[in-house]
Amino acid sequence: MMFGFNNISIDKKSRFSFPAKYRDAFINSNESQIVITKDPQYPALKVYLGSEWDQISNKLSSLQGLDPIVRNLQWTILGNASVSDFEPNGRMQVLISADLKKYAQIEHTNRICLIGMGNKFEIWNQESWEQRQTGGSLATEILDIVLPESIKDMSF
Amino acid sequence: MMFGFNNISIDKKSRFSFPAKYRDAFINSNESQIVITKDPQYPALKVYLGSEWDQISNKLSSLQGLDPIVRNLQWTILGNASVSDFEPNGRMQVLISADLKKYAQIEHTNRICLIGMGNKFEIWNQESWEQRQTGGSLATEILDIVLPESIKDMSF
DNA sequence: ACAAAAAAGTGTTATAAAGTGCGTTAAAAG
DNA sequence: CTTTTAACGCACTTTATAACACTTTTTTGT
Repeated sequence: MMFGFNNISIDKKSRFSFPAKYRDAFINSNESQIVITKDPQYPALKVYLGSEWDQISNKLSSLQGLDPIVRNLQWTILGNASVSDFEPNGRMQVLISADLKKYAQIEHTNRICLIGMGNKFEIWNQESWEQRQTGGSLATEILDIVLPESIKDMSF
Repeated sequence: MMFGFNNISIDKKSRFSFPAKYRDAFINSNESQIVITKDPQYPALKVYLGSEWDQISNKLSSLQGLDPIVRNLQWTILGNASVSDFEPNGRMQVLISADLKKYAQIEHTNRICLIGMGNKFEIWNQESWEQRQTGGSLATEILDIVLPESIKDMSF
C-alpha cells in the first residue's frame, strides 16, 4: 500500500518520478499504467494505478448522465484523464500535461507534494497542501449539495 | 501489550529505537512493519504496528471521500503515514521524516517521549507531554468540528 | 506540399544528499 | 562484577535531481 507525504521535484520537461519506496508496491500490483486526472473538488490531481482506474472509470461511465452532478464528475474525472505507460522496474517517471499542471497550480514551480492515500496518490501545490493541513478552510466547505444515491458508495 | 512512558533519544539521522522491554511483544505479534503518522487532534505522532495499521487504513479509505471532514482525516492520517520495515530481533530502529518531526515539534531536540498505549504508541515533544500531564491545555485542539456518523465509531 | 526549425518527449549520466548497517563506547540493570 | 541496553560515530549504500544528449512530433515559412 502506498501512503505518506513526499515533497518531490518536477524536471524541466514536466516529469516527476515516484519515490523508490513505492517500487515494491507497484511491482506487486503488477501495474504497467498510471492515470492522472483532475480532483473534482480541489485544485489537485489524482494519480491512479491502471487497475484502480479501470474500476473507477467503468463504474463512473456507467452511471446515467442525466443528473448534473454525475455529469460534472464524469466530465472532470473521465474527460481529463491522462494515461501513461509505466515501468515499475525503471525510473518510474510520469509526465504531467500543461493542462493538469495549470489545474493543480503547479505551473510555476518545480516542487510538488505527492501524497500517498493507500490505493491512489494526490498531487498538490505545496502552499495549498500546507493550508489544507492546518484545517483552516474546513468550516466553509461543509458539503452543501446533496449527492445522488448512485455515487454515495463510490470513493474516488 | 505495550504500555508505559519512555524518554528516549533520536540520533542525527532522525532514528529512534524502541526500548528493549517491548521486544517480546513485537516478536509475539509477528510484526515486520511499523507505521508512523500524525495524530489528528494534537501535535503528536501515532505509531502503529503493521497489522493494526491495515485495519485502520482500510476502514478509513473506504469512507466517502466527498465529505470534506472525512477527506481531511484521510489526508492527515493516510496522507502522512510513513511505513517502515522493522525487525523485532534487530535494533528495532525507525526513521522519522522531517515532516513528521516538524508536526510533533521535535525538530530541534534529540529527546522525545514515547508512550505505550496498548496497541499503539504516541510520540510527543517533552514539553507538550508534560503540559498535558499537569492538566494544562495545549494551544491548538486541531479537530474541533462535528464528526460525521461514519467515523464516530472509529478509534485511531 | 515540403523542408527547416522549433518544441516536446525520452533516455543517460554524474553528484550531492539522504538513508542504512554495524561496531564501539557509555550507561544502566541484574 | 557481569550482562544488557542505549546512544553515538562512522562507513557504506541508495536515492533524488540536475544537466545533457538524442529522438520524435509539431509548427512555420516558402
